Amino acid sequence: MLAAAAAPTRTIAAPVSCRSAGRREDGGGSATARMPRAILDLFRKMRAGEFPDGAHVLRAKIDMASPNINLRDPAIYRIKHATHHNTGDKWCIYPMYTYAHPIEDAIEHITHSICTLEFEDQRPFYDWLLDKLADGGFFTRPLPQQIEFARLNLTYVVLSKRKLIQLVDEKHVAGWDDPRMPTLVGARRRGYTPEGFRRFTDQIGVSKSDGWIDYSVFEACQRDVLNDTAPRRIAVLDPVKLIIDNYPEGQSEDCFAPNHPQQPELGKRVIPFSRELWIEREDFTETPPKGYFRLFPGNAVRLRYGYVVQCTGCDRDAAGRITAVHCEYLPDTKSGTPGADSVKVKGNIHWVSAAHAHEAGVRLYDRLFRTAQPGQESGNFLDDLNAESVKVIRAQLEPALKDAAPEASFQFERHGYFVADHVDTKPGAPVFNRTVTLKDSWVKTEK
RNA sequence: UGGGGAGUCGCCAAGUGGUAAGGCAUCGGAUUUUGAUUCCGACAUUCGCAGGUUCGAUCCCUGCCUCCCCAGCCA
Repeated sequence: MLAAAAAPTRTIAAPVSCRSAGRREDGGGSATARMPRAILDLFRKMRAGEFPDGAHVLRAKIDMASPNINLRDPAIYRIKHATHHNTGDKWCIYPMYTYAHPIEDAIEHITHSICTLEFEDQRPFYDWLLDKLADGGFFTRPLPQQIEFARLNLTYVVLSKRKLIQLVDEKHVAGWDDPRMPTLVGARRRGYTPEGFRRFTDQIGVSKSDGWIDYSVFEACQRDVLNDTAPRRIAVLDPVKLIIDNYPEGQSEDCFAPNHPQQPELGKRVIPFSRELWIEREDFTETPPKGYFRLFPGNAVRLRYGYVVQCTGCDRDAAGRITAVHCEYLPDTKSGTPGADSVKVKGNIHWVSAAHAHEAGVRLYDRLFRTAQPGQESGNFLDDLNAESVKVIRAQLEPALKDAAPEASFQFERHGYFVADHVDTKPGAPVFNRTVTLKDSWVKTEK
């Protein structure tokens, strides 16, 4: 790139160099008096490393009276005694990005060079440079065109490289592939799908007004895709025992659950049922709030894909914590049998047979930041880190989940979408990452 | 201050002279063995503000207001 860029400088109307002390406002005048040959000679000495950093700079002569400062004889090469990965220490000048960029675009036959809004007032220089180089025969028209659009700002997310590096370096996250990171490797471990990203980009559009896309738009896109593609499975994330007192000890039977309620062609899987099950702690309460239709003493619910049970009470330990919930099942109500609908219930909770469950690690991820625009208030985005952006738990899974393949996504019914982590999952010992929760209108009515 | 941009529903975003698409969110209601999904319905007499042109303006003109970016030998 350096070599390619060096040649064209000779064609610029009158490239000039000036003393390091001179800024744009006062540096142009003396240089116009210099002869091109003298300037070329000086430039070669700059390149050869005969001057210290900052001693000279090569500037393009354009228009010192321009209201656009980028046209006031901008610097295009400066001296830097840096070791280059290709040229080593032989070449001591480096082009400015604003100078190199249009040339690179032209060399690569770029037609539309898309960039962000902050480069808008750089465009006149971009056009000026390529126009000069085309006049000099280095490039043919039509020339590349720089077109600016707003960058993507996503609420609750930081995307700047500087900030991402800081998150990793200062170990606020586990690494570049931490599932909370908005990186390709992070998104992949999180279980976000490529199709979900495509849907997202289709929906947010492209414009020149800089705004903030709400993270819920992104989540909705991921849910859309996962809802169609992810097989359903049962996982109890916060287990408490449910004991069916009138079900024989030691007995078990098979229940059948569809892999996808909207796609029966995907078949069913077997889920073992027995006397002692794991259910979610939050699916039972002794003091039900208004509208609560899960387990509470006297109430009946369906054990999804199994029987209807009636709650009889619970056990507590010395500290008052519930250790087990008790119920009795209605033998004729098994899902899939003629009597299944003989008893109507509103509630429907999931469960896993304690004797058949597979315990596994699950990471519940949430937004990395707790404010929509991290750092907006305090000026330091780290102040807005969400302390609860990850919760590592042990969950009780249905047997079919034991052999989940790395990167396989599932919907854990009533919870959300989860993916088998491709780094930590071992054969027969999956570890799951929560991609995104299901929508939950109950948490809203609760408040 | 000078220069460069942007202002259409809570958040994005079409429309650019003929009387305001769509998505997310929200709120109703139906279906549902996921308080999910799906489905139906509601959701800007109004397009930053004020004038003007026009039969008619979000769109054209004038003025104003607000917000963002630049003023590195950074990218």
